[in-house]
Formats: sequence, C-alpha cells, structure tokens
Amino acid sequence: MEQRLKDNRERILKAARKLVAQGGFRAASVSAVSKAAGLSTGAIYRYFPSKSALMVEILTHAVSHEVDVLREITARADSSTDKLAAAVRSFGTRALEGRNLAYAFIAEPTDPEVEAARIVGREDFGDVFKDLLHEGIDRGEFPAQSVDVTAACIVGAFTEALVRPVAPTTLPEAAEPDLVEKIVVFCVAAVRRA
Amino acid sequence: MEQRLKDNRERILKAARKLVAQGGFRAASVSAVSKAAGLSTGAIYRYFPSKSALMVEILTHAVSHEVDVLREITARADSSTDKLAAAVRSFGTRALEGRNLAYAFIAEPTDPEVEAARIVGREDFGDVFKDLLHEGIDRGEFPAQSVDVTAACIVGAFTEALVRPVAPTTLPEAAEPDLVEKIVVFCVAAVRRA
DNA sequence: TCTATTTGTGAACGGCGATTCATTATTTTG
DNA sequence: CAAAATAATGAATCGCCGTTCACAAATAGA
Repeated sequence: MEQRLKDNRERILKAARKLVAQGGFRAASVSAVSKAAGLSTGAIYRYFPSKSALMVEILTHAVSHEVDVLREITARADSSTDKLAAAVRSFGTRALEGRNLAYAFIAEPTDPEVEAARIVGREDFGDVFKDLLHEGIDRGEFPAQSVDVTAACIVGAFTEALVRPVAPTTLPEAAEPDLVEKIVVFCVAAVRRA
Repeated sequence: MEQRLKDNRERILKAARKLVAQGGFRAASVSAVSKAAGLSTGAIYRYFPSKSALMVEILTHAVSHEVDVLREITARADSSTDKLAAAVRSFGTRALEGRNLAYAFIAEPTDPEVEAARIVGREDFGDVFKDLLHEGIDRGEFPAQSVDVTAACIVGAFTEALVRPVAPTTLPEAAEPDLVEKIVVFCVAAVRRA
C-alpha cells in the first residue's frame, strides 16, 4: 500500500524530531532513529538519501513553520512596539515548549549540509525582526540603529536566556516565572532607546 | 630534567589551545594535539588522564583569566552604567580577538565533562554581571529587575552578535564597524529601561 | 497462482577518534 | 658504568557512526 510508505516516511521524520528534541542532533543517530521508527537502518535510506538530508528536512520544515507563525503574529499588532513585543513573546514561548529542539536548530553545530540549512533558516528568522525594526524606525517609534546588530542581539538574548541552559540534560525544570515577559521587557527597552 | 616535563605539559596545553582557537574542539583531536606539540599520542596520556581533562583545563583556565580581567575593569569605573558599558565593551572586544576560541568556550557542544566545566565558567561569568546589576539597582541607577534574566540576556546578546556568526568556517571577515559599541548601547539601554 | 518488482533487513564495511600497551629510548641512581 | 626507573613511541584496539548490500519478505500484476 502506498499509504504505508507515506506513513513510514512520516514515522521516520517524527522519530527523528523527537530524538533531536530530547538530546540534540547527537542523539539522533541513524540506528537510534530507525529503532524509534520501528524500522531497520537500511530502510531509512529508502526514504532519505542520507542522514543529512533527513535532518535538513526536519530543520527547514520547522523553521519555515515558525517563521510563518511569527509573521502572522506580527501582522496582527498595530504599533511596531507591540509587534516587537508580540514577536519576542511568541518566539520565546514556543521555544520554551521545545527547548532542546530550539537549541539544536539555533545553535548546535553539525555537518556542513545541515549547517548550511541552519544558516538559511537563521536568516529567514532574522528577516522577520529586521523588517519589524525597519518599519518601527520609519514610523519614528524606534530611534535609528543598526537593524542587523539589534536583530542579532534580540535573538541572542532569548536564545541564551531560555534555550541554552538546557544543553546537557533533559530536565523539565520549573522555569523562572514570567521569564518570557522579562525577556520581552529587556528587548523592547533595548530597541526603543538603543 | 623535571623542567622538560613542565615544558611538555605546557606545550601540550598551548598546542591544544591553538587548535581550538583555529577550528574549535572538533579540530583538537588527540592526534592533532600530539602532532602540534611534537609528541606522540601516547605521551599526552602521561600528562592528562583523558582528552576531556585536557580540554577542561584549557577552558577553566581561560575563563578564570577572563573573569579576572572583567572584575578588574569594572572596578575601575565609577557609576554602574559605566561599569556595565566597560564590561560589555571589554568582553566583546576580547571575544572578537579570538572568536573561535570564544565560540568554543561559550557555545560549542562537546562531551559531558567539558560541558559541565563550561556551565561552571558560564556562571562565574554571569556572576560578574549580576554583581554589577545588583549594585546598580541598589544605587538607583537601574530600575528593579531580575538580574538573572538580564545577565543571561546580556551574555546572549553579544554571544549571538559577535561570536556565533563564525561557527562553521574560519573566516577573518571584516566585522561591522563599531560592532562592539552598538552592542554596548543595546545592553545599556536594555538595563536602564530607558 | 506464479513471477516480477518493490520494500525491509541487519550484518558487514570503512572511517575516525580516543585509549592502551608492548617496546624502545632516556634519565636517574648506586 | 651498569641497573633500575621513568618517559616516549606509535601500531593495535575498541567503540561508534553512516552507509551499503546480499538476501528475505511482501506486494502487484499477469
């Protein structure tokens, strides 16, 4: 049945995503993925030409989805300040829900092919913030500033503040209350007077 | 001669540091280190119980040195705002001088032992900023805020803005002019909540 | 049903990096 | 200057990983 083939492909993607979410790319070896998907290692290669291709697909898919969410959310707010706050809040909240996955996609180094895909995703991401900053500067809501540097600082601030601390273990960890809101305040203050 | 033993140990550390600075931990294999140090792979194990131990020593040594520099620099400024600016500026400038080394120490994932050392160093680092923030809040220079979150955001902001972009290759890359100053402005504005 | 094609298996392969260890060179000591 | 101790060597070992492939099972088409 051709349906089963679709299902298998989906199961592989899902299993790989789960493993990356739990332990980063390092935990997603082909044998681990195949085991989690209930298939043999060889079977993986009937669905993906290489491990890198599998990882790239996971990454680009997740990133483009997140970028869509971000664009939609910013479109809803009126002022640039609100847009910025909403974007940081949304991204922060969503990243918190899947910390290790976010870490893997944002920061964890891997082989060159995946790295290239990461760079592209990172740029798509940064573009959302850059557009938003440009608009705010044009409107006079934000003072003139280097949007590239500011965008990098914003991404870095919440990456560090809520994604990084998890790197080694898989602790659920009671997050500091209002963590995301605090980061929002930090970023908004920085942008409005940077 | 016992002096030669000291020298060998030092040469190993130096060679390893250089390799990490050039290509991250990934480039610092035992055989590469031994070659660079002019010794055999086996010899490394007369001086260090494992590769991890060698890397941990490099990391903790470098971090404690950087923390010293930071403490000294902040001690020289008067206002908390100046201390903060000086700390961010100094750390940023120094990190830029050795981007890959900074990247490896701040962000590149490795084995659990090195990771543990990194976390400790990261905390020592954060403490400098936290002390500084507490003082500024007490003096009324900064509004009340979560020093933990703010410190993380600051470290993240410049990590992302000047260390990360280097991750894959060893490009010298003309850095954006005044990059460090822009980051300083960003961080100061964020902390002062202006 | 029987054959042809597609899908799945998992042991085997090749590469790489950390670690060990029998052996050799060097230094110390009596 | 021998003999014992110490240091250095680097090929071999081990473990892990991605990938392949000869074969087995399942499915499709006649």
